[in-house]
Amino acid sequence: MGKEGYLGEFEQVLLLTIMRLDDDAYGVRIMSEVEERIGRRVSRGSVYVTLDRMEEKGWITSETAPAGSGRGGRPRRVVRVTPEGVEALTKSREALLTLWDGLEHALGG
Amino acid sequence: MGKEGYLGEFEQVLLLTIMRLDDDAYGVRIMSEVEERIGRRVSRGSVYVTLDRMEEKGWITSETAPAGSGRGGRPRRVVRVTPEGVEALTKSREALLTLWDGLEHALGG
DNA sequence: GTAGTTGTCCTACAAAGTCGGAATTGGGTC
DNA sequence: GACCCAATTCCGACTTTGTAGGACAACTAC
Repeated sequence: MGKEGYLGEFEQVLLLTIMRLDDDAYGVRIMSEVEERIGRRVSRGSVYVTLDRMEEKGWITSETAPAGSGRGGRPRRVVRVTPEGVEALTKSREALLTLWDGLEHALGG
Repeated sequence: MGKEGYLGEFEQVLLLTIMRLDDDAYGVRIMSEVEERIGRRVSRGSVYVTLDRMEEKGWITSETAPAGSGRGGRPRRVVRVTPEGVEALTKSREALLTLWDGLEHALGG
């Protein structure tokens, strides 16, 4: 999407979830956190490709962490939201807040 | 997108703008209202195509209104958000509010 | 009728979202 | 150290959304 680069619907969900998880933000964990927090079922694939795309766009960075404590598992790719990502999130939030203004009643708010 | 049917980013912007414009919600008017309200430039095409798709999905309905008062112009297609549309909007808002909860500070809120 | 205005529609393409199987990595067990 | 198992990421194929602007239609006023 044009140079502007608005946050996609799902991208926003992931970005917000990543911020919340902080040091613990990696693929499958993000996936289950989304499900638990807003009751939305997402597939592994959608999470990973979206992560890839957001990294390309510079909204997140990632680094490999040496696998979790418990049993096996391949190394985790832990991600983190960049300042650009936070900015996109902030703008998106402001726009939404502006659009909702005055309509809260109709939207059950 | 599966049966669930989450609101796309742009769909949400349009739906909210349509609610605000009420009886005055038709293509070009919606376009300029979005631009004025959140400073986002959108093309005619994206508005109309998105309107078509949302009507197919039952989030809005439309009816033809016999052209505006003053000068010329072809008849307007005035749209209105359906209860299903309002519901989708409400759910989306709730999810976002939940995801933002506790992160407001980081998001300039 | 010819021109100017307002508004919608169409076509084509780019970007985002979705899914589940396949492959990879490391721990445990004997 | 050969196997099996759990945890995670990666891959490929496809559907839905988002974007853009030219073409076209309807109405007013001369």
